[in-house]
Parts: sequence; structure tokens; C-alpha cells
Amino acid sequence: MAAQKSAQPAPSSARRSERSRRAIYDAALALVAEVGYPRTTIEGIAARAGVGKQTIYRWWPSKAEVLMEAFLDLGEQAAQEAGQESYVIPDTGDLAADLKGVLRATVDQLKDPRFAAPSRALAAEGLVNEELGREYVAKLMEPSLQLYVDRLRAAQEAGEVRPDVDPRIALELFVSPLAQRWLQYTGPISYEYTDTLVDYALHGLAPRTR
Amino acid sequence: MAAQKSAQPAPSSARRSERSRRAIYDAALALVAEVGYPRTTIEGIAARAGVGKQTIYRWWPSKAEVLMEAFLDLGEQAAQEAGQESYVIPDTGDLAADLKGVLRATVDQLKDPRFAAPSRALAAEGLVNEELGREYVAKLMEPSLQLYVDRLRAAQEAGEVRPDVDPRIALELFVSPLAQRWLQYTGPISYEYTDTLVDYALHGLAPRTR
Amino acid sequence: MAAQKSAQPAPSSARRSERSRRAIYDAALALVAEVGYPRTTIEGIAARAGVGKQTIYRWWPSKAEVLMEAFLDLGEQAAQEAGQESYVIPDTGDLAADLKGVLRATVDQLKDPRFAAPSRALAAEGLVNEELGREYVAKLMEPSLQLYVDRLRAAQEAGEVRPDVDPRIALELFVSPLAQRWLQYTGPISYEYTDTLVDYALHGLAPRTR
Amino acid sequence: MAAQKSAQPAPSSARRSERSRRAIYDAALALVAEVGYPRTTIEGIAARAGVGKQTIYRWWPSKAEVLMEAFLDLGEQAAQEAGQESYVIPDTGDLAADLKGVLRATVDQLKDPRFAAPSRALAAEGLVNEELGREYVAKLMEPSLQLYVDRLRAAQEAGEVRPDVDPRIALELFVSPLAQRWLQYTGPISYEYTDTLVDYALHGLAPRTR
DNA sequence: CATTAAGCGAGACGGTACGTCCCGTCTTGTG
DNA sequence: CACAAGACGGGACGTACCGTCTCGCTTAATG
Repeated sequence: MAAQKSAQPAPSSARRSERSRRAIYDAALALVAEVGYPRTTIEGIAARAGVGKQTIYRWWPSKAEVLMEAFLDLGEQAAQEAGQESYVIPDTGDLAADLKGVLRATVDQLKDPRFAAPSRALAAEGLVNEELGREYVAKLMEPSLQLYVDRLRAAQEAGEVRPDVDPRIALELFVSPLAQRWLQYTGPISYEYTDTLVDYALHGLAPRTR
Repeated sequence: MAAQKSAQPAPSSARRSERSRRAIYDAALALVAEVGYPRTTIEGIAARAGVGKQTIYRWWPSKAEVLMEAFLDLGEQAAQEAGQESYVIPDTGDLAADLKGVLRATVDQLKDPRFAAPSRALAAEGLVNEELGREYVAKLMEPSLQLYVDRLRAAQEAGEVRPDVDPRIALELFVSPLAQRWLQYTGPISYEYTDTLVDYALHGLAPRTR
Repeated sequence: MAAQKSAQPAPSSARRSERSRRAIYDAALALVAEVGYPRTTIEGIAARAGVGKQTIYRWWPSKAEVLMEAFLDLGEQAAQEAGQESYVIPDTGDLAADLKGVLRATVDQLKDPRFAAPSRALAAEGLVNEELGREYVAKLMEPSLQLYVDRLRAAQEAGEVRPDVDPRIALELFVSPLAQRWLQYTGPISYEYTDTLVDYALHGLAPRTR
Repeated sequence: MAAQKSAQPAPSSARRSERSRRAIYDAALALVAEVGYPRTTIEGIAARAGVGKQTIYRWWPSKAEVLMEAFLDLGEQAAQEAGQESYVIPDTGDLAADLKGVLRATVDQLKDPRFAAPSRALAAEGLVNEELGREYVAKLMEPSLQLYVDRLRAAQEAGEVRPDVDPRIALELFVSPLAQRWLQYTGPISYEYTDTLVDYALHGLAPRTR
């Protein structure tokens, strides 16, 4: 198997118990879903996973990091099950339709509590802990955002988007509003809403000069 | 602006110590700025304010609420000092310019640590505690967002914005991206960036059909 | 009531909970008797007493000190119940008989597990922790030893003991052997044994020169 | 004196590493001397000895047993270096002088921290752990006590001690006081003190009838 | 204008979780 | 197969705060 993720923790080892790691991931995700992030404790995770606390402290510096890895692992698993397709936004030639499709899928995902609970918890922790926040962005958000950049660049080549537009900024016009509504409860989210965002973003608020 | 004090907890009383309330606000804001929100404790606030713990528990249900009120109070004070002007977005007839101006002011504010630290802390708490999140939105965000709605409606009447556009959604095209970059460290924020957001939002990403 | 024992601990307070103190004493003595000193934990005492751990740590520096006070308190209670008589060794004019009587009572006490278990535990801790050891001697042993000194001095005045003998050393001839047999399992203890000790000590091992 | 190695745990083996055993003894004794018995841990001994923990657990059932063997080994070494003389109390015909001499040597030994620290630690453990206590007595004390028994019996035959005296009890008159003062800090120990003990024990506290 | 009841500071209390230290067992190469 | 290395499940440590609960004391409103 490729890519031994690891990285930050420390002690290093091939003798690490795969069994424990999995149990800890499962316990962490289950607890966050059941009792919420703040009431999820390392002690609770350890107890539920049938693991000594030290086994958690040995490999992760904080419960946020445990949850981050658990969530990443969840994503990898889900991706593997689904087959590795769709690491790309479809390009049917109709940018608006393609974006609306992806955003609708995102809406579905945001409403799935399996993803929503840990994701929101990590985002919250990231607001207040800059290092974790940057890790969250890099590991959980950037990969997806990059897909939008790619699709927008293709659209530019196809003449569907003005060439002087910076795709990294452009994508925020429809991604950020959705993110904010979801994270901060500033409004309801729906297919209609995201469709509208795409339309507004592509054609602007100002009247078309003709 | 009206009195707004007390609110939910309310054991009732005019005998409440104004002195203590102020001291608690000051201590809470200072601690959040100095050691960060998670390491700010009610015990710490009480000690720093020279106040018994019970005096805090008597009037607020949680440290988040203490900080919320402290922050609102800070805003009121700041507003009072600055004179109450500018509870409205200027209307010079040039929508783009007006929006860019307000967003530039917002950028400045987001970079002022006096506002940034508690604001970010409250936002974080709000992600994970829905009730507080909604309170945060209602008390801290809605008033400002409403100003954008008003300005956009005026622009619609002036023909600067298409009449079928929903202003509540429209404003998110430039407000949410800024909010997300600031909250989640997804990118740097600058005048140039917010100017670009306004341009993209008003004129769209797609080429003007002519 | 005189002599508020207190002393070392620290925070001071009249608001201290008498109820908790008693419960802690009872729990400590019960646990030492039931599971032995090394398996008695502060956590266990707190749980059994229905008390927070901090309530123990607030008033005592170690489990040894808890047990010491609990044991002293037990002694005081026992003394009070028994009426305060006998804080003195009887003086019937027959030194040998008087000493044998007291030592027989001591043998009984050493075989009473209520006293023996904590006493042995404290002695053990005292061996390895000099400060506690000295406290043990001063609080638990010296008062009793002084009674022997007094009786021996009276015997000197009565001509039953040579005037040049140092009573503080003399008493060790019969007290220390008993203590050592009990503490270190170097031999069985019985009335016959202590009687013999007194005889040997008073008349010496060497033949009487006549 | 013979080889004496292994003993009760015995997984069997001639392949046992002599090197490790020595290193463990040294580490155990050093740690007890440096940080005290309670803060000496098996993990610490293993680390200091450059040995795996399992190597300790394989051969000894507890840290007390490790220390016991280490200490016995130390004694054997010391004896070997000193030449094997003096496994007996001298008999010059003057019992008092002979006993005083041996006790003075004992005083010296009790003041040598190389012996005192582990010896005291083992004694303490023995108070609370009866099995170990009996082992301590059998291995560390009985051999020496037997020497006194032998010398006293010789004295009885020479008419220096009354024939009806039980030597096993008699020796306690001067040995136990010294032991108690040393173990429990009940008083200072010195040549003068032990000389006095011998005099009191031999001639008794009561006046000589003439 | 005294009385009195609330708010107040202080901080002890029963708890929960923290992050650490060791325990004694186990697993994984190495010589 | 004993060994070093050290991960593992577990238990207890001593600490930090939680939110509740008295204690006097101050202080404002009322009878």
C-alpha cells in the first residue's frame, strides 16, 4: 500500500497497532456524532476504543488531530469504495450546469451527518487554532478547491469565462457563500440556492449591457 | 441606541453591580486577547476581574455568553466614541465604489486584533453550538448584512443591479469570500482582493455578450 | 476543645467540611484494613468517602499524611470513649509487675488489626520518608515512651533501678525488642515473651555476683 | 561462598546474560541511593542498565526482589574483598568487650549510605509485604543474629551468662534498640550508645543485690 | 431611618478530564 | 531463544476548571 500518511506525530514505528488505530478512528467519529465535539474527550475515545489513553497521546498531539486523521481516513475509505472516479469536475461544455451539479452534490454531503458533524467540529477548532486551521484547509479543502480551479481554467480556454479572471478568486463567489451558510447558520442551503449562486456569479449582478 | 442590558439570565435586580459587570467585560476581552479563547476560563475571568465566580454564573450561562456581551458592549462603546454616523452604506450613485469602500473598512477591522480575537472566538464557538451560532449571526452579523441589502435595493431602483436579483443572496458573493478567507485562513485578504470580489460579483465571470 | 491539631496543610478555613474530613478518615482506615496500604489510593479514598480528589489534596500532602491524621483521630476517639484514665503507667511499687502489665496490653493492641494495619503502614512509610518518620515518632510513639521514662524515674527514686541508668535508653531494652518482632516478623510475640524481656532487662544477663 | 544465582522465578537457562544481571544490580542500587526507593522504578532500572524491561520481569517478580538480590550480591562482594574472616564474633573471654566491638562495627555500617539506603528500603517494603519481610529477615538478618546466639552460648558455657537465659531473646536487648533507633529515627546512634546498651543488658537495670 | 434581603468577594465542595508516569504483558527483530 | 526496544491496555497520579454551595459583608430599597 502506498503513502504511509503519518508525518507529524513522532515516535515512529512499524510496530504500531493497526487494530488500535482503526478503533480510535471509529470511536472518535462515533462520539463526535453522538455527543458532539466539545463533549468528546480523549478519555472517552480511549474507553470506547478499548485502548489506553497513552496510545492516543503517543500518536496524536490533541483530540483535534485525532479527529482530523479519522476524518481523512473516512474520506479515503469512502473514495476507495466509490471507485476513484470523480476526482475531477465533469466538463460537459456547459460550465453552469457542471458547477450546479457539483454544488448540489456538496449540498447533499453537507446534510449527511456522517460528514457534517466532524467537519464542522474541525472547522470550529481551526478557527481558534491557526495551525490546525491551515492543516484543515490544506488537507480537507484545497484538494476540492483545486478541482474548481481546473474546471474554470478549462472554461477560460473554451471562452466561457473571461480570460483575465483569477479562477482561485472566482470559485469563491459560489463556494464561500455556501460554506458560510452551512458553517454559520446564516441561511438555509438548497439546490435552488446553489443554482442561484452559480447564475449570479457567472452573469453578475449588474444588468447586461447590450 | 437603547439599553439592551441583562436579557435571558435575569435573577432580576437593579442592585446589580455595574462595577463588576465592567470589570468582567474587561477581563474577558483581555484574557481572550492574551491567552486565546480556549485557555480563557471563567475562573480566570473572575480572578482577573476581582469578582466571585458566582457573580458570573448569576448573570451569564456560559463563558461564550460573557464574551458575546463583552464584545457587543465593546462595539457599542466604539460606536459611541466614533459618533453614530455610518450605520449605513454611503450611496454616491456608484455602487461598485461604495461597496469597495465598505469592504476596505471591513478589511481594516478584521486586521485589528481588538476585534479579531473575540470575534473569531465567538464564531468558533458558534460553529459547534448552534444556539450561540444563531445568536452570533443575529446580533453581530445581521445588522451589518442588512446595510448591504438596503444599499443593493437602492441600486436596483437606480438600475445598477438587475431587478430579479435577491439582494440577500447577492451580498454573499462578496461578503462570504472575505469572511471565509479571514475565518479559515483560505487566503490572504487585502484591498485589492475585495475590490476584485466586487468587480467579479457585479459583472460576472462570463464574457459580456455583445 | 483545645489544640486544633491542623498545622502543616495550608489553606486555612473555618468553612472546611467536617463531614468530608470524617468520611475521608473512615475511608482511609477502612481501605488500609481491607486492601492494604500500597493498594490504598487517594482516588480510592476519595471515591469511598464520596468526596472529590481535590478535597483530599487541598488538606493533605500525601496519602501517608491522610492516614496519619486518620489514625491519630482514631486514637483520640478511642481515648475519649475509654475515659482519659491510664495516661500513665501504674505504680504499685513493683516495677517488674507494672511493666509486664503495660507490655501485655501493648501485645493485645498489636494484635488488634484495627490498630495494627494502619500503624504498620505508617511505620513502613516512615522508614523511607524521614520527615514522615520523625512525625510518626513524635506523634505516635514519643507520648507512650515518655510514660516509661516517668515510671522508670519513679522506680529510681524508690531504689528499684540504679540511679545512674538513663531511663530513655533503659526502656528500649524491653520496648524495642517487642517493636522489632512485631514490625519485622523476627519472632512471635506473647505475654511470656514480654515478661521475659522485663526480667532480663531488670536483672541482666550476667550471673548475679554475690 | 557458593554461586547462589537465579532462585525462585526460574524460566531456566544457562544462556542468561551475566552482563545484564550485573548491570541491573548496579542500576538498582544506584537509583535507590540517588532518588530513593519509591522513585526507583523498574522502567528506570532497565533504562539505566541498558536492558529491556522484559529481562527484569523474566528473572525477578518485583522491584523489591531485584533490590534484595542486588543487595545480597553487594554483601557477598564486600565479604569477598574483605577476606572471609569475621563470619563469627570474636571470643576474647570478655563478653562485654566482644559485643561492644561488633556493635560498633554495626554502627559504622549503618552509617555507610551504600548499605543504609537499600537496607532501609527493603526493610520498609518488608513491613508491609509479609512474605518479603520474612525473606528479608531470613536472608539478611538471621545469619548475623545467629552469630550472637553462638557467642552468647559460649558465654553461658564460660559462666559469663546465666544458664537459664534464652540467647535468642537475650540478643534482642542490645540489637533491637539499635535497630529501632536506626530504622525509625527514635534516637541518635553512637559507640557510646551501643556500649551503654551492652552494659545495661548484661548487668540489668536493678541494683545489684549484695 | 433602621431593617432586611439581595448581590457581592471568597473559596470549599463533588466532580470530570487532563496529560503523565509506570505497571506488567506483548510483539518484533537481532545475535 | 535470551535479549534491546518499546507499543500496548490499564490504573493512578496531581492539576485545572467546572458549576454549585455556603459563608460573612456591604449596600440599596422598603416598611
